[in-house]
Amino acid sequence: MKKGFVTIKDIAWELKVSPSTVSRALKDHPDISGETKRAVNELAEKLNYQPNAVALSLKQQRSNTIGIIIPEIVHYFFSSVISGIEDVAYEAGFNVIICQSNEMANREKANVKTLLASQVDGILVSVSKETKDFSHLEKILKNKVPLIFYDRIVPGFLADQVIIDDFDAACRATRHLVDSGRKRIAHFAGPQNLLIGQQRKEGYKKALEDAGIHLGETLVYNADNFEKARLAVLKILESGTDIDGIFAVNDLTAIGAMQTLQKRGIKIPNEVAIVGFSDGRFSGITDPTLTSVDQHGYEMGTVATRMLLKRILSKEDYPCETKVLHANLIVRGSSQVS
Amino acid sequence: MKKGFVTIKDIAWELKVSPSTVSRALKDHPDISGETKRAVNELAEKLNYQPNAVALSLKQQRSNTIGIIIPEIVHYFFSSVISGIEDVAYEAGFNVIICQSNEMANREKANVKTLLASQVDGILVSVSKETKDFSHLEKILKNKVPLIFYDRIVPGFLADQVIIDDFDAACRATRHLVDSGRKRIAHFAGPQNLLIGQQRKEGYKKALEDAGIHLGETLVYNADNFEKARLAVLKILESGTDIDGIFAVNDLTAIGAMQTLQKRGIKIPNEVAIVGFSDGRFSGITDPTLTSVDQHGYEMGTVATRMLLKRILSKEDYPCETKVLHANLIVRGSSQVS
DNA sequence: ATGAAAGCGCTAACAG
DNA sequence: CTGTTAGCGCTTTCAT
Repeated sequence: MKKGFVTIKDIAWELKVSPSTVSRALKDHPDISGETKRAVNELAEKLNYQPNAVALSLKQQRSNTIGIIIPEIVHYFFSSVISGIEDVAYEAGFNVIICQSNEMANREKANVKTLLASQVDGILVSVSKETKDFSHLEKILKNKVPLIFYDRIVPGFLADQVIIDDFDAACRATRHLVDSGRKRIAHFAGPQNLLIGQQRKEGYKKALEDAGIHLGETLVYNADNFEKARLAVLKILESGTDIDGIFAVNDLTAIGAMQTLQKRGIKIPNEVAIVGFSDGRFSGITDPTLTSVDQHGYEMGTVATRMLLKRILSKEDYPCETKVLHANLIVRGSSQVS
Repeated sequence: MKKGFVTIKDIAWELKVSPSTVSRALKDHPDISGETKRAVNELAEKLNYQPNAVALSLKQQRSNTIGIIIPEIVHYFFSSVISGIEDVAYEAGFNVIICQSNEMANREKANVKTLLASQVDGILVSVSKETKDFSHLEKILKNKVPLIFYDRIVPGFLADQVIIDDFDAACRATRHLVDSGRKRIAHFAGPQNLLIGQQRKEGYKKALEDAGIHLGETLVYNADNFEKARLAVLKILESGTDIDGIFAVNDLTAIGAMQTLQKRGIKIPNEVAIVGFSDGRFSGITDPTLTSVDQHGYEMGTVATRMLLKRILSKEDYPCETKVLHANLIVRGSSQVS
């Protein structure tokens, strides 16, 4: 950006034509003679001309950039969502600016500000665990910038969204445990202010009810990470609570539970069967391997981005859409007595 | 970006002052009366004015954006590098554009083009496994855009770089195995066109030589992922090769080896001790837990970004710098007979 | 087939 | 203290 940069003017000067001609020649405009085109393109190549995307953005009122707000990039699920987003975006000639909220509401606010200032053409958001006030998100829409929620949506917020059917997936995961003969199935639940946390719990409860197992919330524990799972298991063991299955809100929680049980000599899956909810590459490398729900992060990224691009490129307004992605239960060793 | 956006002109118009006055008032310029300042800021607030970063970039010839080229975001190591980069960058008021090469050389080329077009003020690169031609990277420097290599550098390329001392870390990792009495230690090596692959192998050989164990490359296997590790172990077992330790180029390889050995009834660490090289959150969740080198991805990101910002903000040129980060060996269950 | 001019939003001399 | 002007790099009418 310093000075080394060759501009259209430089080329025009050197060729003794006008900047407009160069601009047109570069984009293969029909009005320009083949002669001129060749000369221009040749020189551009030789001078290593790089079009200035910033100038273009300013002119076109369109930055060809989309913004992503993501809770934490280090989670496998989220980074695979990003991969999906990037692939579709670059395919369509769009750049991507990624902002991490690090699960903090005010960081998320700052992210919105940054992205708006950068004049992004659209924003993909997965809200942080902490976010309770949504005025910054409304500001996005107020500025007529298309907004798509992925994975972590805000219920009742009028915007496109793509989610996975957490309720259904949780239901099937739990049913799988029921079907393998488990009766006292615990749920290690996530925060209930996140739809995801709610849905997975509700799916769990539904599956039990359907099976005629009436536990209510007696075996629901607040645990959504490795350490909390360890503590929850200890609590269960110390209180002498009888369980024969666990459905955990995510994989790390499932693994924490599994390890803690194993350390106490409890056999997995024979004594306690475990099902996680995929958020990592972990499922294949535990012993036993972990039964889990495949969240299809990459696919979610591609779907969300396509929805966003559609919004950006469409002239007229149309009603909000919600896409629900199906999540598969992948049965592995932790729930299957061989 | 569409139309809803309020500009400095709108404010000026409404207040019947000139755009320059508004611009100055907004940045608290001393020449402007407190009166005007208040009025401007008030209205700006009310109209929800967002400064247009694109226009600013064009004007200032400085985008306040840095570009990252990263092989694959889904690896824990790389995503933690990104976290480190983002934190430092945002702290300094810089945005971040992330591009994935997906380990493909031509994708990396395209990334460079994109970033240059976006007028980024500097670029952080970790080269793809496939990259053999470096002309696109030279183009960066030719355009006077500062370039910093992190982790995967190009030997002999004149640019700042931050790496970890792979040789030393590999050496210490291997020595750890030697110290615990292992004599026939295998190395599961990465691609030798990457410095990292070379260094880790050399470190391994050095440690063995130092200990008077002369194996040469007889126990070096080409294996740098889960599946290749499995195959390599099978080969070892079938050929009846005797080993009592493995130093693997990364964790997933180590885990692949560990599992395959375990499936054949071989006890870890008693019969074979294993050390990995950290690239994930995996080390804590295997059984036994995995001894590994901590790569400090986050720290690498912060250090690299600080080097870059220094380059960007400094007026004069100065010689290239190389920062070598120390990596700690974290001893866990896979190498320690309890 | 090509050029001249205006303008995207903002800032920074240079005037008053 | 405030306004005028010019210009960042590019595209795009409107002329010629």
